[in-house]
Amino acid sequence: MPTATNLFLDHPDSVAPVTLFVDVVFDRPLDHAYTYGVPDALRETVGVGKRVECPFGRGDKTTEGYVIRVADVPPVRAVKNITRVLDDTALLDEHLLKLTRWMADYYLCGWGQVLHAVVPAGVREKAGTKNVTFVHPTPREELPNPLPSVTPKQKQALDRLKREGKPMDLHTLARMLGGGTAAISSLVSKGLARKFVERMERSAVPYGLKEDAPPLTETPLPPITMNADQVAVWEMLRPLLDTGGYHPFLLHGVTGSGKTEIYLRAIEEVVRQGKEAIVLVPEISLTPQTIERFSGRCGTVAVLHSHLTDSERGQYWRRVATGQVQVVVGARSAVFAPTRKLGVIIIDEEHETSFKQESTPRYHARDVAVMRARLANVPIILGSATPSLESWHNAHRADGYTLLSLPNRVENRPLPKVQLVDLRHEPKTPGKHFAIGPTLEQAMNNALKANGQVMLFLNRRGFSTHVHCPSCGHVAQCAHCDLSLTFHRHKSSLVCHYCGWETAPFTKCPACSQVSIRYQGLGTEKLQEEIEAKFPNKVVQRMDSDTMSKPGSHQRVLDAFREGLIHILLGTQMIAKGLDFPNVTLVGVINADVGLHLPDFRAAERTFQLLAQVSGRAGRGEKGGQVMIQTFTPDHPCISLATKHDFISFSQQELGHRREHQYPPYQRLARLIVRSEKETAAAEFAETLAGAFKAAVTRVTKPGTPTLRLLGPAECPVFKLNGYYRFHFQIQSENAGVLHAVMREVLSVAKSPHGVEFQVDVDPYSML
DNA sequence: AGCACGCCGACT
DNA sequence: GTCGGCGTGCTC
Repeated sequence: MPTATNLFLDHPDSVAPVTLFVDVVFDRPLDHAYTYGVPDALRETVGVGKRVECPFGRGDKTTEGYVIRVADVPPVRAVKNITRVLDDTALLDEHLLKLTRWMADYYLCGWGQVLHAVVPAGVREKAGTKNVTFVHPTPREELPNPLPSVTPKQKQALDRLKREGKPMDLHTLARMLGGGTAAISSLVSKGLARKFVERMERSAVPYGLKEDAPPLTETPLPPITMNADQVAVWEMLRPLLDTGGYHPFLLHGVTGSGKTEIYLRAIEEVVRQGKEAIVLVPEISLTPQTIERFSGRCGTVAVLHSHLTDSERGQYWRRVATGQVQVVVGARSAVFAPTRKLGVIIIDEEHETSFKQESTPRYHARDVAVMRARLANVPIILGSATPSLESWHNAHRADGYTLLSLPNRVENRPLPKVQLVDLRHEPKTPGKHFAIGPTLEQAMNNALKANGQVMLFLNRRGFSTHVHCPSCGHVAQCAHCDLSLTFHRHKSSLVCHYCGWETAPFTKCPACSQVSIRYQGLGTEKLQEEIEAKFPNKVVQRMDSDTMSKPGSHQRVLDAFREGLIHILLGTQMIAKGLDFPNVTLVGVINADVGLHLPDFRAAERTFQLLAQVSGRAGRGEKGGQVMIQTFTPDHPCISLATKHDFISFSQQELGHRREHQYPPYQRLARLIVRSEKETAAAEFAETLAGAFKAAVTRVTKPGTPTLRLLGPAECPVFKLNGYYRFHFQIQSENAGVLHAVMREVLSVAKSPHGVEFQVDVDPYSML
């Protein structure tokens, strides 16, 4: 490997001193860039935003990095030279580099890590040198004799490998075992496992999209005539879309108020100016129905959905980068689409938590989008019927978002009547636990008799959510998590909804051998059974992630429902979002209290949002419609106000709570999780960090600086998860800068011992 | 994150 | 004595 020191020995013609230098960042949790020399041969091809190959570390290991700066000023220290330029064209422009830099600073991770997460694999693949290391157990007949001894870690790795039955990717295996690759490498050197490298192949012509396929252009549909509210909103937006410039809008419109029409006009306007639009939607609403709305009116649309292959994603990326696409529609990651002349960003259902990424970099696509709009100097529209309280709060600050309102449904359709059914007073059938009370059952009968369709919402999968022994109290629990298992009757197993662990259902109690095990708690599977029994002549379809795993099944069911082939559709969140079925005259919520009592300060907000979204599915056609919500807590504001579709009162009340208890949006929040498979190791390191936190807090907090609160170390609400014991710290401040200062200081001194790792989450959404 | 260096315990 | 476990610290 040629380096700066021995270069002239290998290549006498390279004696000429290097005069061009690049700063490179790597996909590692390193907080600064590394300077390399550029040999003459690479001077012409190197550039900012391209990847290069560098010798890195003591062993000069060939490592891929991203060039973030090119300069001709010689650095003070000795540098090594880059060995190769991996891209013909820059993967990221100046704007995206600035944006990712901001993300690294804000979300406290390496810039290179952000870049690596932002550039789709299919784009990096194109330069095509990424090899994947696989390991597999040595075939029995070729095993060394005598067998070498193994350490527990190594045994664990080997067992896992044998269970898999086929070669495993080295890093996937290492991650499964929660450690490094050292143990696996030892296995290989002992001859118990074999390693081989394979170049990951991708089909050159991806399924469903030919390289030269014409863009998805369709005959423009005529714009819909807008009502007075829409006109008023549009009149405010249009001039700012014309002039451009950073301007954030919060579009608050009740369900069915025609927000989409506003988005479409904004997109049309921008496309007319020769610019591009990015539309972010939650993954769950990335259905053909949503996509059609956009593609019918807006010309060349690229839809980035989760079923795309890497190379399809890569193709879209390149098409966007070369200006062949005017509109990009996609989930979270579409915020990084490499548009050339961005004109507007739109975020539909802006409150959705799926915009938050739960792995490094733990960014929130809405916040990244706002920053992108600011850097690109373009307007951004956040839309929702139930805005996040963060955005709502922002819209009520002098320097915040401009609020736009659509308080009425289109064509003056009324919002559906919502009726609460108090489950405490519902008549019960002795000896039976029905999910559907008499009141809801009657309403269903009426709706079906009038040829309407019914949607029932229950936010819990499976058959029984709670399996326990009545004599000793033993509860079926996950072996790897502090969570109870859900019984799935269809596949006849007990499943952990968090880590996916499964075990056979037991007929006698594993603790006391008692034989009468109780299966309690209601999931969609059991609900389906009850409906089928109560409505034997009706077609019932369940829609949750268990029944909708095959691609396309989602769409088939929704099409069938629209055509009236299904009378009753029941499901989880999946049926709550953005669907528009005019013939649905009754929407029933089986249990509004699910999720309300979680240890999460956003529980009430989420419940309100969910009820509002679900209710919004009713009465979208001429027949009108009603909503019936079963609940044990009809007086809780998030439930009682949802029945009145009163977001504004709810937000006022909830913001009051948030202010009182010092939660977002009044306070910024950051969370640090310490986890280890060994409980004591996690606890000890948490104690160490507690010292570092206290020191950092005293250092940062000076008289006159904003207040700072430190909570923890404490056990996480779900202490054991995925086999890890977890402790967490939370720090709060009204000032994000102070928060970052403390976290940076802690991170700079924190060195976790073996088997212990920590994760930082800025603006966390999951508090478990 | 990797990876090399170096220290310590279990074997020849 | 030596091999190979795992802890420590650095990477232009």
